Amino acid sequence: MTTIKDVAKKAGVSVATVSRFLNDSGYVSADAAKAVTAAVDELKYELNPVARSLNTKKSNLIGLILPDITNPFFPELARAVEDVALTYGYTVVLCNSDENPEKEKNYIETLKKKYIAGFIVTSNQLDAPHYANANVPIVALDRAINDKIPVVSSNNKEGAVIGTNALLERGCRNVLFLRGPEELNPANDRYDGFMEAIRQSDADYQVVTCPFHFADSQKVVEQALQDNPSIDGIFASSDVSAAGALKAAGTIGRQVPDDLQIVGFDGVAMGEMLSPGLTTVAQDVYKMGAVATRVLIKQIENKKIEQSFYEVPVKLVIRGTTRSVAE
Amino acid sequence: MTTIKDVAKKAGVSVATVSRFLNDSGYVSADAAKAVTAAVDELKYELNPVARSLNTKKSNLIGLILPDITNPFFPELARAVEDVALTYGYTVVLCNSDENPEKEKNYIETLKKKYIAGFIVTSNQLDAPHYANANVPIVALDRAINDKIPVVSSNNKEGAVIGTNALLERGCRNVLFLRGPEELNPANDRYDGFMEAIRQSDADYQVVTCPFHFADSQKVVEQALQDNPSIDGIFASSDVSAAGALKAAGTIGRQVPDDLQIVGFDGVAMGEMLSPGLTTVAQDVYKMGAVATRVLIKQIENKKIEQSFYEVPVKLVIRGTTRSVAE
DNA sequence: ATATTATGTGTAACCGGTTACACATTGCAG
DNA sequence: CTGCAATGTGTAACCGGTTACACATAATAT
Repeated sequence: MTTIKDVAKKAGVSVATVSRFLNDSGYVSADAAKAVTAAVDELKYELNPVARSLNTKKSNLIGLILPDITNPFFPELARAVEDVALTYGYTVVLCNSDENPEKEKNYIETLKKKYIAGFIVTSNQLDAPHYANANVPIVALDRAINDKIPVVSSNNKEGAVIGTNALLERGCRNVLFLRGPEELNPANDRYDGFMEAIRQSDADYQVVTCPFHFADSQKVVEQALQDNPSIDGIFASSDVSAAGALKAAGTIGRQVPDDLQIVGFDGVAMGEMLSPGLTTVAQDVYKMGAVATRVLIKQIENKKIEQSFYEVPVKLVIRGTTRSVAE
Repeated sequence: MTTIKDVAKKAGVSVATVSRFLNDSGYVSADAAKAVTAAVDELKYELNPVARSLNTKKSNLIGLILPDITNPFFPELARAVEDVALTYGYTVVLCNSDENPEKEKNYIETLKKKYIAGFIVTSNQLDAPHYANANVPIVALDRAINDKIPVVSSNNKEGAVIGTNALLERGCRNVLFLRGPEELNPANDRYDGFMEAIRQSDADYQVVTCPFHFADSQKVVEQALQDNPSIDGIFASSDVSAAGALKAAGTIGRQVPDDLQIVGFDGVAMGEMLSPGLTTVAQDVYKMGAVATRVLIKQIENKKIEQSFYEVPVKLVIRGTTRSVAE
């Protein structure tokens, strides 16, 4: 392995000069620069990042902390993070937290010892003070930790308004809202959006809380549909719940979309594969990940961050679980 | 930050003794051991992994190279890898290769500079010689690189036999096999399994090659079904393709499972959410990941590896796209 | 002409560990 | 009693970089 000393010798300068040249720090004459470039080329020198880290107490590792990569929301996020990290020369460490604050803390401590450059955090159980005191750049997704930590989030409330109106415009008079867990910020924003939209109409509605789980949602919806046959629209605050609702509708013998319309929230790939295809309020998850990563890298590189709150727009994707709009 | 020197001073011994104690290398007297333990405790000393890496040229990073975490097969794999890595004190670096050999090479080079401990590789385009010469522990998934590199794989051929027989036993007389890309090893094994099973029956069959993509599969199946209405069973070599087939069946007006039965391969979560639920040959993806990681860590820690080929069993999951077996 | 300042470079300390080697001791065999 | 192996410990070199500081020279200001 060729080291900076080899390069220095070959170029006929000191290691300090080589280092200064490579890091573009301090003065280096044109002659020296040329000699070093040549030596680097010839020896195919590549800097050892570990040795550098030991000195600078920095690395180009980014930690991505998320509850569970298995949850269909996260792979795309991870993909986005990895893509932009790669362009900027960073490497992504995957951390599944299971929403467990102990695990999160543990990752933070472990990775800080490796001089991790920063974290992107998606979590709802997160131990806010711990993050606040982590003393390392952080960007949060969907959840404010404190006002120093930038947040990127979908426009959940507006998305819920759009989703609700989609049902209303298509003639729904009694809509069931599948509310997500109350600990989840985004779920609450969606609830607010739903309430705002539904109150501006004269439609009936009811709200049921259920976790973002397929089987649970299916059960809950079956029950609700049996108890109240006049429900003619369901707005689920996640696609997985919507899938559960769709299945429940099938089981009970309700025709979607003729007899019952369904709108989901998230825009995961699965929505397309259902029959009928799921109409949904799609988040631009990739964009969220990309924005979060860029903001994080800006922070890492001490560039100014213009805002501390980034909202990514949301889009209604119409598929088969809703009818066409009555004019 | 407390260093090994602080500990040495506090314990009244030299850094060498501390290091020997911490690494359980060389001789350390009981007295010294006690003093060091106490000092470590008191100072809350934690070893700096970067400094250690610089010396030992080893780290506890594991690289997970896969085509695209967004592909529903991989999150669960990643999860398994991360879980077992964590128990053994390793950290996982996520690498999306897009099946691009250049990207793969690049990751390998970049991470080797960080003294990565080893790689788990899932790829079909992989540059075999490059891996073979990487000079770092590797475990491959689903694809043999050379006989020195252990492989873990599902029992694809047997799975295909089971899946095919599931259709045959349920009365299918004309089955369409959706063959995956020919570059993919597992896809070919599945093809072999299908052929073996179908030839032992007197059923008609046809084979169509199509990528593991929803929309493509849907299109291909629509066409096939229109061209040949006597098809009464479809065996798709991936669940995503099966989902496409199911959708196509719906579009064309075929009743599943009464009129047409479908079996997929993979066992991704989505299968359950479809209506009817997808009968499929489920791989134990989590187990594959876990096995691969354990084998890798054994390699890393220079323990003997018993075998170089690990086959994870596969299981038929019966849901709604197949009928009950006629007695 | 002299004082500053900007430019350019090398030496050596340092980051926080590991480990080769030298130097004790102690125990036991011959 | 001597010799050699086993046990125990410290000093200092080393891993491969970065950077403070000292020093030298050229350019500019006064």
